[in-house]
Amino acid sequence: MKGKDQGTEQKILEAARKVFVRKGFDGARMQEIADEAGINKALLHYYFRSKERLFQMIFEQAFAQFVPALGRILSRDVSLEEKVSAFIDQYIDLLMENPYLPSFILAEISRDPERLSELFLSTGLNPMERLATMEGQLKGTLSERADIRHFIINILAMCIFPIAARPLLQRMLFENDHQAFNLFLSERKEAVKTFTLAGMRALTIPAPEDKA
Amino acid sequence: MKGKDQGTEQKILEAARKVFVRKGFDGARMQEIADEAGINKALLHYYFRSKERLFQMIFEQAFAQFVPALGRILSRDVSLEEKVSAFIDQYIDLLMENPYLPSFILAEISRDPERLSELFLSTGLNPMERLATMEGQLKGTLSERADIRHFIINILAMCIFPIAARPLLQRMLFENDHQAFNLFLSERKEAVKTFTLAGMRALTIPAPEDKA
DNA sequence: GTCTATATGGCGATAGAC
DNA sequence: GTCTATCGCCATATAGAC
Repeated sequence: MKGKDQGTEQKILEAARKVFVRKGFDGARMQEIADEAGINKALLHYYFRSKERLFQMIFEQAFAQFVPALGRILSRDVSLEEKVSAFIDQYIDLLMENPYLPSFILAEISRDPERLSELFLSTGLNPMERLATMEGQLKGTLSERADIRHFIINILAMCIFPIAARPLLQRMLFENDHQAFNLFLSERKEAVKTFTLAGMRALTIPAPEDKA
Repeated sequence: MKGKDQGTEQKILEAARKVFVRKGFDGARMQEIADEAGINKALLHYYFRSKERLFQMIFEQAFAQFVPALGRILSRDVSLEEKVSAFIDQYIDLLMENPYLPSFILAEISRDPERLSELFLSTGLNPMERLATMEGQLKGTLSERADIRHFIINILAMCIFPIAARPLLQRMLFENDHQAFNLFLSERKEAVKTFTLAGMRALTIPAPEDKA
């Protein structure tokens, strides 16, 4: 079903994804993408008119993978602690399978934030709606001080940062032992959950009288 | 004392830093650096032989700013909670003044991890030593589950990530209001401290009998 | 040390045969 | 749809006058 007989267009997209995510827009070469796809450079321009347009496809796809995975997990109908727990497990797994994704997204949005405008307009994506679900659960649960946005960013940060900074952390803290770092990341799911839930509970205000 | 009469070399380094940190190695143009420094392109090659060598200077300097600030704060002789507190305050301030630093470092180390090897060799930098200080204070304070490395990475993550992902977060959570996000980052110092210390205390194992 | 002018190569993109 | 050949540009780097 897969393998050699995927259309040329698909082969190009896969190759482009590999190269762009690894090297960034400026570092990527059309020739390298062509080689990776096993086709000729001119075909790239036949299917996608320019490097810029090909990149846009890849970026949108990568972005969709990086961001709204969040929403899907958060809108499931379970308790808040379960949501947090599930999100951490799944998101760290996702990122371990796509180790270059975080630094790619972060670099590209820093260097050309305008891409985001186009993306938000074209997809009509509105993350605030998704957060509303969660917000409902949080109100009256966390104290005033624990702004929901801080809480969300804390979790995202603890999941994403170790992958984005992997080359540095692996070298500084693990004597560049690749396997040891993988083990560490697996442990990390539990560590982040424990840490987060502890912080959460400490900041919890027992719902005032609850029902009264 | 400063202003126009800093040597040409220094002017170049400043200009190069601005451009490289903003655009990355691949995106930077020698012409742009020359313009920024108010000199001619050929002079760049006179002072630094190649783009690669000029970049190395900038990268080392940026890296030194990004990383070992950690060590300086951590080795001060105060309680652990004070260290954590001081670190968060100062590090978030540092990053707010250098907003492009995180995504620059993260992108460059991902795309060419070999740079790190050279850096570690040339500076003889050994971050593990610095951590030893902290480790002493942590042993017997946090439970087994709270591996020190997880703890450190959590704090780094919560400080660095919101700056690195700023364009995204500002748009998604703050309707792209620059000022509102700055305010949020200031609040964030307290939020991260509260969250971290709460998590820390929750994981604290009361030193067994303390003195006995 | 600083400039202008130029060499040299590589890149994105297109023309045109099959 | 896919290829080969090539155009036109721009980037790094160097030569050489002042």
